[in-house]
Amino acid sequence: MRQIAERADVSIGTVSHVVNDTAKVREKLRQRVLDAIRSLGYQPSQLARGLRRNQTNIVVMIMPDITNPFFPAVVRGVEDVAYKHSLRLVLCNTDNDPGKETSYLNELRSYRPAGWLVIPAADSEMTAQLRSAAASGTPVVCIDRQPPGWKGDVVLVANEAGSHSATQHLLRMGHRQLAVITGPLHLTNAVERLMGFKRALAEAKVPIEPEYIQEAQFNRQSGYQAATRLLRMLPRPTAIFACNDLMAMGVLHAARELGLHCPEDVSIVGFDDLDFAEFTAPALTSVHQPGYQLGTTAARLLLDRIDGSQAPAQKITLPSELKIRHSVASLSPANSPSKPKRRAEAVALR
Amino acid sequence: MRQIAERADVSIGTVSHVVNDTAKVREKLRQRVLDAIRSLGYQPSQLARGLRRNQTNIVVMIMPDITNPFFPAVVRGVEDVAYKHSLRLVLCNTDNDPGKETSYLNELRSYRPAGWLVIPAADSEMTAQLRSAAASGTPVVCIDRQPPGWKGDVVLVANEAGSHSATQHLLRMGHRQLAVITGPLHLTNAVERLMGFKRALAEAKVPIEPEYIQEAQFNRQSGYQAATRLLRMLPRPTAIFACNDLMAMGVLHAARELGLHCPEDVSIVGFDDLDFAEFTAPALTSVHQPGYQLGTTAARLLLDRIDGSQAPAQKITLPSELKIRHSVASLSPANSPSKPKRRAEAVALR
DNA sequence: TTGTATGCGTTATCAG
DNA sequence: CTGATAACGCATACAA
Repeated sequence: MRQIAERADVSIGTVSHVVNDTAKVREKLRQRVLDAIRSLGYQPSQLARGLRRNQTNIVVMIMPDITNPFFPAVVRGVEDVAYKHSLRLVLCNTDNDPGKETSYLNELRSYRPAGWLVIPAADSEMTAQLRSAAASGTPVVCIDRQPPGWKGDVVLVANEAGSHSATQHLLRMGHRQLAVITGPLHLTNAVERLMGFKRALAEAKVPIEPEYIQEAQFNRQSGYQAATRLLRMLPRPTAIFACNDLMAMGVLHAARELGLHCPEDVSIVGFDDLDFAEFTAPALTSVHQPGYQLGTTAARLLLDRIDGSQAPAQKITLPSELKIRHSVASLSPANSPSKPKRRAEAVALR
Repeated sequence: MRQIAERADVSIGTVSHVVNDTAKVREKLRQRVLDAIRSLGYQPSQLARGLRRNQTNIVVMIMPDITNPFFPAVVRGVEDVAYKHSLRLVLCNTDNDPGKETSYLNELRSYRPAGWLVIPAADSEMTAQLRSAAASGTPVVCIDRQPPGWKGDVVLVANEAGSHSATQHLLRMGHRQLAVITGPLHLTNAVERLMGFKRALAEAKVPIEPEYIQEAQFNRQSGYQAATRLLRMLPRPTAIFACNDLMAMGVLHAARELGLHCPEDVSIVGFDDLDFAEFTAPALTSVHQPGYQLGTTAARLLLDRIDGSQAPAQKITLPSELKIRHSVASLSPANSPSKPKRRAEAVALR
């Protein structure tokens, strides 16, 4: 900076003024400074700037696991709007481990990020942490899950509604022995999806078999295990609602291993509608979640806060939508006309 | 820091010494300082520290697109070893756009990152940028692709060999009309995969039909388009080698749309072996790439450099491996016994 | 409109 | 071993 000041024959303060447009500078000087900046390839030190301003252009995103195929789209959405507003993204994987979450939160505070975006591991202690982060002046918006007691901004997906319509679909197709594989029930989205399931059953006056409710971890492995338990029960459920697609993969796997065919022997519905859902065998009926949009929405909300918005805390819920494909069979005679069609498509799939 | 110095009744310099273990401090004082730190919940300012040391604990990872399902595992690998060594990861998506790449590179330099990890968009101009970054003292390791003229550290996957074995497999199964859908040929990994394909054909003295070589963009959409072109040609290729799984999905899609069955009408081999490859219809034969390991290896290499290793530039190539599943049919009578088996499994898949 | 000077929170040098 | 103190590169209040 001193160099460019010398070169443009102005003071160092003036340089700062033209860089930040923080005071009117005579056009002539301005040009000299700009030229010097270009010719020296000057880049302001974000470190010094951040230290002085007590705020950087970093946005920290804390999430469970980028390896879960639902999250990359969310991240991408965030990154795209962040980039446009010249914010930079630092990424943290917590594995739903509150310890790692806290550790990231504490350590990265000292980078004075412009804001936090978090898909919480949903520890209640966490809420306090987040609150204190928010209290310290740095905005926080939660994504996908609402931590217990969190009163700040949050953008969610219509979990309950999506789950409800998935279950309704199963009921409409004549299923009565419905099982569900939930996510970890300390996560709000897992609870909501279970509630949608229960509500649909209650409305249809179909009893719920407690054993048919299995809790798993939103990953394929645990979905596989839960499905194996479920598929060995007597009577065997005719349909399984897996609360995310990864677990639905596990169900598919388990069914195959037990020599059961989907959808003839067991129907499956997933949640997420990951990219590959239409390419599984059979193509998976699933509740679509707008991942990318989740990211952009959250990022925009955060941007508003960074820009000083004092609006009351927002709670935005994005719609979900059931995508009907071929993993659900019709059991009721009334619907049987649809069966040949499904068959034909299943063949085409191969 | 001043607060904790006062509280522990030592100088501010001493505090720094105990925090960084940069000088012997009398145990008694040390404890007083540590206590004060704990009770005040002190976190050193990474900004000030970075400014002073001219180096932060940030590692910047620049990559094409986190949304491409091959990359999350790589990122995760990186993040895991980075986290263990208390380095933090900032993530950049370039969409293979050299402009965005350059922009990230320039802007983030001023954060004085400890190192760079880049999956290059493979612009040659980029190489210069990277070299200059490296020259400025910050280590750089390239991942997955070797930019033209890059002489620094790089960790790759055995693309040529993987591709070669995939093609050999096709040949062994009796295919002679082989088509290939390559990635963008300005990327070294795309070129290498094509070379493995060509070498296998040459070795088997099978002629290469120029039209059967289609260049696409490593995404589903372009794979779909290329496959559509391919499958309309006469004679129609009996097998298509898609140079990544995303494009293989596109091929599957195109085939289905044209009323062709895989593998009866057209065999398909992919590359990457993404998680869902075994759940597609039919399960996709694909060349496995160790994504997570790619990340950890690169990160460890970078760590060594950060720790001052002056070893000559490394070029590490991780092995790939063909995973045979059900998307390739046997055309040669000699192999026909395998056919019923495949059929049976295909049925089980549904 | 422009220049000067202070301090942001650390580390590191150098006396003591 | 410990304490002053000078940078690090910048933004900003204030003076000119």
